[in-house]
Amino acid sequence: MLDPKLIRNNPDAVRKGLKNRKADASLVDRFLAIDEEWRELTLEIEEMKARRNKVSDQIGILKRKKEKADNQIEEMKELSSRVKELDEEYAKLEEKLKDLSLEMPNIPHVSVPVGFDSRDNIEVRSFGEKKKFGFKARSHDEIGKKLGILDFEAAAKISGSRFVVYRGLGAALERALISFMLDQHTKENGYAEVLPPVLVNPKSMLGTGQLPKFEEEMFHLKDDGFYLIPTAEVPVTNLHREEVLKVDRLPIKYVCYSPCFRREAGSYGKDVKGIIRQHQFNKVELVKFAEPGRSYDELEKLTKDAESILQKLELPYRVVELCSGDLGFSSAKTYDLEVWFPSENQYREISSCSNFESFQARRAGIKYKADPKAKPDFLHTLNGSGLAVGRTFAAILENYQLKNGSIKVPRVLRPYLGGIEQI
RNA sequence: GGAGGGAUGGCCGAGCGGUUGAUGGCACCUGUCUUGAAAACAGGCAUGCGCGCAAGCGUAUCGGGGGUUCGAAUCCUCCUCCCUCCGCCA
Repeated sequence: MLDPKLIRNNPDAVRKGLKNRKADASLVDRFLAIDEEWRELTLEIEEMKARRNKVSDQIGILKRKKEKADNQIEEMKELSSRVKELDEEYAKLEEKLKDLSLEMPNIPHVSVPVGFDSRDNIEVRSFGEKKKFGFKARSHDEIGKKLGILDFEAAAKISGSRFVVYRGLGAALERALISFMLDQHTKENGYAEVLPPVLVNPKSMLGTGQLPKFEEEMFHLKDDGFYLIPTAEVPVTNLHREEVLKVDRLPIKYVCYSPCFRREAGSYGKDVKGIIRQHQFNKVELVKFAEPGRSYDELEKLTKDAESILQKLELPYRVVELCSGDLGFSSAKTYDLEVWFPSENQYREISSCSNFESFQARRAGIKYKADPKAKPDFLHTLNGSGLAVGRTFAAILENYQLKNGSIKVPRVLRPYLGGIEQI
């Protein structure tokens, strides 16, 4: 949610921001029209309520003196019924304003390059050598099937498409990756580990921006009202919903492993092979709550924390800054980490690190106090994958494959796999 | 699933249907005292929204919605959440 005052006082900047991210800039004008109507009505209605409160006090005073207040009561009857009518109109306007506010995406930070789609993203830096194989690099799903560690047929039988069963050392490798990532982030990078529910209520989904716009992208348990989380960002950010945090607690840094669930509606035919795009996948997520003045520093650090995993795994990757047109709904600025996939001869997203500024905080009511006397103000939230585990698994299979079809275990993972060096 | 109890400000906790945005305590802030601190004492201390250059004014908020009433933190009702007991159960 954007600051309504920003829309009122600086509509051109908001329009421009929306346009740059390919959103409907007329949202601003619809908002302003209703906002003005709403403010006029506010004035009128509050005047009437002021009168009502005054007369009500008079009645109280008269009653206590055991005097008659028939005239006042008569006026109150009339006033109250008129207030009630106006209140209904007022509630409708407020509802409309709220709906519009919730549908408006965040606007890009000034530093974000203006562009149309992913082709306009900018490579910021890269790491590692793209390995040359003396043979044709096989795809991760081919390797996984051959080694018997990825079983798509079994998954299709028990669930359907876009699911996978990890078997044997595959299951162990996935588990090793999760443990390694959590250890790195808790012990080296200073994050506190949490393990929250993966079923959340609609309010949580609204708080981080998945609802109301992206309902169809999530699994929904209609009988109970729960949603399956598409990312741990949801429960972890909502950990502090409706709270005012003391500034000396900031930045708060959480790391969270969770399974993630996505319907992937509208991505038919896209990434159907392998485990790149699944309905259920594992992810280790980093979430930060930061002071507004420091959030962009925190974004840089968070991105580097996510990168530390790829570096330790010695996987070649690059960091890409998303252009305005490629930005996600809630984000003001995003860096994607893209890991190298030899079989495809291309980089693929494995982490997305974003600063949401106060967009989510406003929706979720997360504030901080700059000092004990200060008024509470919205803080900034950030998050990034650290990393998508399934995609890391796939990247390891591809980058660590050997000619004979087996794979070398990355050095840092060996302690997590009983010291074995090959799968 | 069944039976009962509860939800009030950052926290604890009081609150006859009418000067209650709400007593009191803790925490916090300012001052006095002190070399400094503690203690003691005095004062201050909720948030959102609208209007206003501002001082400020108005309005709303006692888990959420609806109702009764001239008037609701207080009465009724539905919902949510928490607690206790029973049942079931990883």
